[in-house]
Amino acid sequence: MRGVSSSAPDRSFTLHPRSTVSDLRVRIAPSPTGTVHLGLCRTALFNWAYARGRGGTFVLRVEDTDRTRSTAESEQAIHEGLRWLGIDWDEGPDVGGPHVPYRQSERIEGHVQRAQALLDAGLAYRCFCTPERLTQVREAQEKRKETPRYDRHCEGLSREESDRRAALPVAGEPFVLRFRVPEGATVFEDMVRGEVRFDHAEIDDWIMVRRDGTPTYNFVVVSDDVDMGISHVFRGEEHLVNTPKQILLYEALGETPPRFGHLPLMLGTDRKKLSKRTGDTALGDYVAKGYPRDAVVNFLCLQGWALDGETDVFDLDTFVKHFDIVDVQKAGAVFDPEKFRWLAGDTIRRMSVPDLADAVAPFVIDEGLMTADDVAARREWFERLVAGEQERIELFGDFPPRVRPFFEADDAVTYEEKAEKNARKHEDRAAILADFDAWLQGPGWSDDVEALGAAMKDWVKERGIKFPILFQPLRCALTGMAGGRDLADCVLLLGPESAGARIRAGIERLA
RNA sequence: GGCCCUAUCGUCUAGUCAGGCCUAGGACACCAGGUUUUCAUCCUGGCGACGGGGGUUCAAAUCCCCCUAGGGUCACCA
Repeated sequence: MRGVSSSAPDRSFTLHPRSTVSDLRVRIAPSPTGTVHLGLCRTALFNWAYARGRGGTFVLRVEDTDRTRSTAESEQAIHEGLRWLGIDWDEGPDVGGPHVPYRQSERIEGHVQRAQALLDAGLAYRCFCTPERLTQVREAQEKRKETPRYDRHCEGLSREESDRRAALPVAGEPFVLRFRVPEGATVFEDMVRGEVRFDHAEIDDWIMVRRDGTPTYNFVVVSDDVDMGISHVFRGEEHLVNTPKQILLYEALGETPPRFGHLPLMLGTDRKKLSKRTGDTALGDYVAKGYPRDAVVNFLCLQGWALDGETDVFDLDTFVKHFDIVDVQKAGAVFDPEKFRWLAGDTIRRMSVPDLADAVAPFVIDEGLMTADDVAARREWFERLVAGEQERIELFGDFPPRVRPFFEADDAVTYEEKAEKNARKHEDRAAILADFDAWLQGPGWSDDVEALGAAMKDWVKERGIKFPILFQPLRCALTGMAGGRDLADCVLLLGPESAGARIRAGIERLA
């Protein structure tokens, strides 16, 4: 039993033939206002995976009824964001489908008709109360420490009286349409929370259609979900309290409510609903910083769900294969940026070098280090540059600043303080560097990293000195950085001329 | 404040439905070692939790009740 409500006097009429759609249909219904929130991404992922994992249909419907806040750009961003995550939809504003249109603003007529039918059936009523009166009532209730609630002033109006006032004079008295909430209670089985119960006494006779004739959210969602044959509704916990209103509406419409599942909220470090207050909430922010897609998906999946409790790293296919709504956590999940970053780094470490090179190239180009043509022309060199950084970066965006030394002019290298400090630890560094340079420019040179690296070590050993005595000043001269990739690799990346020039500059600098 | 939801390491979580296999497992972070030319990676080890109180039971992280704490929601927004 999904939705039960006791004492339903007259609920037998049907506006539309009872839906016979028994197949699995889930949807995501975002409002195109602003950026693509991570919470939306996770909800989309869970809905999508649920459908994909059991041969259901996944629908994208755009809830753009708030015309003043909705924008086409935002809708576009949602499409792009979801696709970026690897989510596709079988029906939607851009791909069409049997229940077209998929943009809520284009469906208003149907909703209004449905509302009218409810009015005719006596399951809704006109309310002529002015906003001023409503405010007064609410203030009085608050003064008496009562829960603010509509006092049902217009609930008892006869149909004749209601019709008369609506029709006359001239344009008629303005009104809203309210849903008549029956006595009793609504109990339903939430797929993640179990049995949830709401007493109808707690529910207002809520507004279905505004003064201006436009239907409100709770009415529109249900109306659309009915039209589209949605069988399962998985959404954020903030919607839990809307559920009884919606179930009552399904019943008034003579429809079977879908099954509901309310996902735990994603929380910020302040333990409140994730908001810009405590960090980035927009998918775009993470994309821009270079979080790999797989890491974003993986991390989002981990917010409220676990594969087996042991495995943290898995891909989308695995998620789809194993995801079930009943396994999701009930408690809110605090967003942990550290783990997110780690996951991103781990994902990068598992990429192939060519793939990583492709992923990182736009960031390099963006920073003006190379042009797209450069990257193509020097592909082999670029991949070597990338390979050396693979285990040192966590985000694609970390790459450009780390390889900057390889793009600077030889006399314009930026020296880190710590690098210089390391370089100055040894008295005879200048002489050693000079010797090394001479050797490198002559017999020591090799185009093979392994060979060159081995030869460099041998060179040090032959002199009976410790590795750092050569390598620290050398690293400082070559890159100006205290840490970093293999030095033979650095030498090869720079080439003999540049490496030599930097070593000589380093000798002078350190003198 | 009313209503609703929730409660395992600092964080994400496994275990809870079908009580014993849990002296509670994994991951991030942190700390200590090891590998390494540096940094990073990697490896090893450590730290670290069943919110509190009552029950039920031979036995409770697991079932029940109360308390406490946190969150959500109370729009002619969605």
